[in-house]
Amino acid sequence: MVVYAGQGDPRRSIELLWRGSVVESRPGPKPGLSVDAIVDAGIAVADEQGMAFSMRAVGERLGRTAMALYTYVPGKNELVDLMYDRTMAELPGKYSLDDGWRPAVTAWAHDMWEFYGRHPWVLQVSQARPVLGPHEFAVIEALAAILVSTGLPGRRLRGIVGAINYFVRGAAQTIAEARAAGGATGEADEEWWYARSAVLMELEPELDKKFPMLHVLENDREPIDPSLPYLENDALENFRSGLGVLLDGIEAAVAKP
Amino acid sequence: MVVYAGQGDPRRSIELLWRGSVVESRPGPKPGLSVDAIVDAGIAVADEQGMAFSMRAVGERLGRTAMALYTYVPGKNELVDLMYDRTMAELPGKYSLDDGWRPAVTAWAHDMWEFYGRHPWVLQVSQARPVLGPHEFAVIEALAAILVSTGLPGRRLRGIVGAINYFVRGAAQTIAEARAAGGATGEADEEWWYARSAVLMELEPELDKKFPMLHVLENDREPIDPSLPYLENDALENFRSGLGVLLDGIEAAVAKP
DNA sequence: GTTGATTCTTTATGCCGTAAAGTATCGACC
DNA sequence: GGTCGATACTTTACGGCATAAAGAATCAAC
Repeated sequence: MVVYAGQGDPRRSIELLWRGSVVESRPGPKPGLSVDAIVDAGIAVADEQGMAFSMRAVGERLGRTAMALYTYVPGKNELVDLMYDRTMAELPGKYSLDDGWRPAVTAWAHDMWEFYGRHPWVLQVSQARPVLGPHEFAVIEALAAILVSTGLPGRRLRGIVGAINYFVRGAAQTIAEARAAGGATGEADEEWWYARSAVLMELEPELDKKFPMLHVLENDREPIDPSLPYLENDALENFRSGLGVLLDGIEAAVAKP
Repeated sequence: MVVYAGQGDPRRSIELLWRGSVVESRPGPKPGLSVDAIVDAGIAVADEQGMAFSMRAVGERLGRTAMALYTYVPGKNELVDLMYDRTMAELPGKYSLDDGWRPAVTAWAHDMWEFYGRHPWVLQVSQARPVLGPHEFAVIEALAAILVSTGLPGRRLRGIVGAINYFVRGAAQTIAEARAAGGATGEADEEWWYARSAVLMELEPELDKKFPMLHVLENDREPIDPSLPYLENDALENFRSGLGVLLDGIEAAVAKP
């Protein structure tokens, strides 16, 4: 069970995101915390517990109560907005175009893939109402810069940027959720699938006959890397191969006007 | 704020999903509810309130307390599993291949797009740990059946199925979340963007210069349909155009071995 | 008529985000 | 140097959530 945001008060979120922290001499006790420290703690907690982290947990990590955070941050939604943008700072702002756009887009996609693997909770933050923080801008700018080099018009590129983004997010989400579910129950992935399939086969032995085309898809497997869990093999294979198809589509768009 | 599931107890979810309801004569009061009625009520509530619906709300709609539901359903997670599979029954199980695979995939994608529009909470159910219900199987089977007709091997098709699925989900999610956020605050989309942009421009007037490639993407707009809100125009245009790119990629894969 | 299984309600527990009120600490001014 | 008021932080409290536990009402089978 997970919560998502991206819905903080626009003004306050954006001010916190873009305004440099102004330090003045003020009456009262010295601040023991800072927005930055809280955001860092929030990220650490969310990396461990997912988006269902609590304000109490973030406070505890800083040796404070949950309410202490409200001195610095208007609420949990705004904190998530800040955490979201902060993590994006990990990503490169620029990719080399020396070998053309295709390797650059591939690199961007793989960076995103690994990024979502490190911070799966980010996938729960709404895309529709973007936080509009500087680092999020930079990430999309990096992809846009690559794609503009294809010479395609902005009109075409918006759909392409969307498609790449959706694809990477979707692929990452699938594996992130699988990891989270496995981690939560302590079950390895194989066990989970095994338990599920066993019950299914017991209740519906004719499954392969009822869904023959799925059967076709599920066979024809390549030898898998035994050092990785079953699901990671599958996910990575599907990610690479799906991305290849998408890039072929872009190539076709570039080739014909 | 939204909750997602797909993590119910495997055995109990799958039994409920696949086992026909067995009716026996039993002591005790006659059941006033049924699993089916509860699932229907759950869907109705989730369609209105999103995944953050409460067991209380579902019970209330049936004239019962929240706890009454636990007689029929082990918990909220399992209920969501059932709701998820039930809604999928709305979708066609077969698409005509008379005009080839491309119009068929397009039809499948548009059906999914509209389906997610009707039931946006479905997008919050984990894909990684599929519920494995009969109707979910049927939906993927329908897509698989179309794609198998391309003659591509299962190995290639898995990535393609994933890519299409991720893309459609991602595109639908973006617009679903935007609608939800607008509905929650009562703000129309334009207002929301306006408020956000105004603050942003005030704090960072040089935005276009800092992110010039994004600026390129955002201009070059087609005339929009004034009967639709701004965001729906954009989302639908991006969906169609992104899907086209993806299908071009599949076409390329089909053309060369 | 009694027993025991079953449906449903009531009550209670322990989470959550956060509002409100209280306490301690300090800079600025008299 | 003493007071005032702003600030940092804690305590307490509220209404929400899923759901465990216990009790009340209902009915088939003996």
